Amino acid sequence: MPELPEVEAVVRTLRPLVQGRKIRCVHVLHPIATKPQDPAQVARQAQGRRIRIVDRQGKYVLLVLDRGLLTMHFRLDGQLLWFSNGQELRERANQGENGVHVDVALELDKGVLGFADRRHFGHLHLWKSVDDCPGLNALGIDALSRDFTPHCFAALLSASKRPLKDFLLDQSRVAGIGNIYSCESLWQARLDPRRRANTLKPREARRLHKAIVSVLARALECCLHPAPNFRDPEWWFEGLERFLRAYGREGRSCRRCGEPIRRMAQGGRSTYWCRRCQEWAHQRIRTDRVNTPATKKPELQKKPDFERSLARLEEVVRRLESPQLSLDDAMKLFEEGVALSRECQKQLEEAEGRVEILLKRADGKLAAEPFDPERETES
DNA sequence: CTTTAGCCCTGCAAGC
DNA sequence: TGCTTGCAGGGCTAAA
Repeated sequence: MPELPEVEAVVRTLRPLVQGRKIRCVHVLHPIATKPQDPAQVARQAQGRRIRIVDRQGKYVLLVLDRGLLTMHFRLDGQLLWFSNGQELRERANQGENGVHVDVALELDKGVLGFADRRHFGHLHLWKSVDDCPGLNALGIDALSRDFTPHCFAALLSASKRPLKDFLLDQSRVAGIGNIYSCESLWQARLDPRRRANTLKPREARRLHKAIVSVLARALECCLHPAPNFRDPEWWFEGLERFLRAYGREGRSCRRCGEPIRRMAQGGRSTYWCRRCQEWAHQRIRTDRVNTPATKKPELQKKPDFERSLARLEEVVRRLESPQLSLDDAMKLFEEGVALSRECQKQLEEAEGRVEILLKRADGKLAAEPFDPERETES
């Protein structure tokens, strides 16, 4: 289920591998992958072309050729594979039990890029230009682009009566958000997935925008460490389960309030959400009360991020000790390690600062307003 | 114009 | 045990 962060991580890993390379030959091993385009025609037109740019729009991967354009969409579980050469491809691709499933292979002047999707939901297409690809033309504003501002997002919201969940999944409005990250963003913003988009108040729209941007950015970081590995067909994005707060957590307790996460059908898809944090009726009652005491301390919210940083730091240190590490890779790891170390230090200091404030308050005025951890996700 | 239902396809889980 | 059935998933297309 690659969504925008996964596709972005794939594109960033793919770029240095294929950008500037020439397509020697195209093997369409499963013609269904180019449907409804004629596989022979796709192969003929891509052959001999050079890959100028590797890009992403929404969940589409774009290989801009010196003439024409290749698009790939992974849908549910499409993936990319890398083979050293044509011989390795022939030995490993679709060879019975221990073979690797490959739908289309682009044999380059160095290496072979494979596109694979066992379920054949994913597609690879060839177009004369961007304008000829209906899927690309229909895309709305990319959720990772600079143009995705709180202002423009609010305008889009106010133009739709659809439930928030359906709205977020609509690629023609905001491109790149799928089922996982729509659930995560709505959980983070504490908004009811059933609420109609145009009923959000300006501050709620800003909160949702901020949640989307932050959820996608954190997911992208997660997808880049470790980076996608096209050489291993079994490889998949790791650590996402630890990252998820709502999606796929039916029955398990909400990380914010402890209420069991629920699952409901919306537009034929599963929506995971917390009834206590996200239900509109509850929120109205809560905002009516003036001084609702915060139920959870901020340390609890920070903890998973801190632990993740620390775990990653340990991993970086472990890798630095590996003997077969190139100087270049070692420098990159070292830099990442220093940044992580600073981040962890900062979080520790912040936590200490909070403890101090609490102690002073205990000594001083009793009526001091409680620290609201939820304010962190607002404004 | 907007919104919705059905379809594509395979792997896996549940039910018989 | 082995079979059938049903469901999940993203996005396109046709219909409402």
